[in-house]
Amino acid sequence: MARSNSTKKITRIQREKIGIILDAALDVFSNHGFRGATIDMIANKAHLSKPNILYYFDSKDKIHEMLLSNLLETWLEPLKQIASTGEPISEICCYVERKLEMARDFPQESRLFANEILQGAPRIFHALHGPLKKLTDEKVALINSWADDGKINSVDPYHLIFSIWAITQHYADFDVQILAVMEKNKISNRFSDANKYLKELFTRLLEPKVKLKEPLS
Amino acid sequence: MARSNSTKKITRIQREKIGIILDAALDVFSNHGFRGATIDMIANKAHLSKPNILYYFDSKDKIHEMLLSNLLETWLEPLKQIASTGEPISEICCYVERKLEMARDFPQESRLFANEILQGAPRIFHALHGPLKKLTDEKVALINSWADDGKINSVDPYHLIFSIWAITQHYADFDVQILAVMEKNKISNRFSDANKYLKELFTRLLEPKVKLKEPLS
DNA sequence: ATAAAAACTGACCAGATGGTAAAGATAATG
DNA sequence: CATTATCTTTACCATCTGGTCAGTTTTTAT
Repeated sequence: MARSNSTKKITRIQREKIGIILDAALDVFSNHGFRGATIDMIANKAHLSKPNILYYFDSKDKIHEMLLSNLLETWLEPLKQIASTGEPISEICCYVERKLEMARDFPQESRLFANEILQGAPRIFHALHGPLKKLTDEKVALINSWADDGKINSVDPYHLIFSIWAITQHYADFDVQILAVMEKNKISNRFSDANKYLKELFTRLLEPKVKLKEPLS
Repeated sequence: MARSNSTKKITRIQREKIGIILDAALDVFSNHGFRGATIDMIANKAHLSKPNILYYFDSKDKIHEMLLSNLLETWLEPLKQIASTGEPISEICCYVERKLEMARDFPQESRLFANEILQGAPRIFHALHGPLKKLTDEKVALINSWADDGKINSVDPYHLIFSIWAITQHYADFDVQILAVMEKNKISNRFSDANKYLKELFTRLLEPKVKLKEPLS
C-alpha cells in the first residue's frame, strides 16, 4: 500500500500521481467547497478511478487536509517579507502588490482558503490561532513602531492588515462578480488598474501628516 | 397543498412556518454552503419534520432560491442611497458606514452571498449581470462626474467600489479569522475601530489634491 | 526471466440525503 | 357540529457518495 507513509520512501509513480490528484482536488474543492466536492469529480478531473485516488489518500478529508497545509506556507510568505529595515510605506505597498499578484496567479488557492474560513475554519482553526496570529502580532508591532517614529500616519494596524487581505483576496474570491459588473473593455486590465488604485489608496493613508512646524529648522 | 401558490392567498400558519423555515435555512446555508446544508439540518433548527419543510417548499433549491431573492433587495439598497445631490466624500463615507453596519447586523446574509459568489454564482448570475451591474454603472458615472468637477480626487470608480465591498464584507465573511488573529481586548471594539479606520482611509483617498495656485484669489 | 512489490480495477456495501405517498391530526368554515 | 381544507407525520424509496475488498495488471528488483 502507498498510503500513510510517513517514513517510507516515495516512488516515482507516487510522486507523479499524488501531484496530479492534488491539482485536480484543488480545482474541485475551490470551486465547490468541501461538501460540494466529490471524490468522483476529483477522479474525473485527474483521469483516475475513484479507488485509485483512495489508494493514494486514505480519505477525502486527507486530500483536503494536505491541500490546506500546503497552502498555509504560501499564504504566510508575503506577510513575512515585510521587513523592519525597509522604507515603511514602500514595504506595505509592496506587500499589497505581492498579495494582489497572488490573487491573480493563485485564485484557486485563495478560494480554497475563503471556503474554509467562510464555514468557520473547522480544519485550520489551529493555524489561524497559531502561526497566523503570531506573524500578525509581529507585523502589528512593527507598524505601531513605524507610527510611533512618525514614519507613517498612525492607523490601527489590525484594520490596516485586514483591509489589505480583504481587498486583494476579493479579486480572486469575487472574480465572477467583478466580471459581471465591470465594463467589458476594462476587464483585461483589472489587475494592473487595481494595483495602481491600491498604491494610491495606501500611500495616501500612510503618508505622515504634513508637519507645519518643522520647516523652521 | 401549500406549495407553488402564486395567486392563492396565504394562511396564518403558512406565513408563520415559512418565516421559521427561512430563518433556519439562512442559518444553515450561510454556515455550510448549499451542498453542505441538508434539509434535516434546517428541519432540526426550525423544529419541524423534514417532510413538513417540503410541504412548504417544493425542494431544497427552492428554499435557497427564495433566500437569495430576498437578499438581493437588501443588498442593493445601501448603494442606491448614494445621492448625486449630497457632498461627495460624505456620501461615499456614509455608504461605507452603512455597508459596515450590514456586515455587523446581517453577517449570515453576507456569508450566504459570499458562498454563492465563491462557487461561481450559479443561481444569481442574472442578478449580477442585471440589477447589480445597472446600479453599479450608475454610481460609477456619478463618481466620475464628481472627479471631473474636482470635488473628489480622481480614482478608478470600479476599484473604489470593489474595495468598499471587499473590506466591509470581510468583517462578516472572515469573522472567524479576525477573532482568531486579533488581540482579545480589541475584539469587542472591532466594528467601531473599523469604522474609524475606514473613514480615514477613504477620506484621505478622496480628498482633492491641495490646489497650490488657488489661494491667490 | 521471474518473483515480489506496487499500482490499479470492477463490484460492491453502508449510510446519508432529497424527495414521495398515504394516512392521520388539526384548524377553519358553513 | 359536521365537513372540508389545511397541516403534519410515519414509513418509505432512489440515488448519491465515501469507502472497502478481492483480485488483476504493471512495474521494479534480483
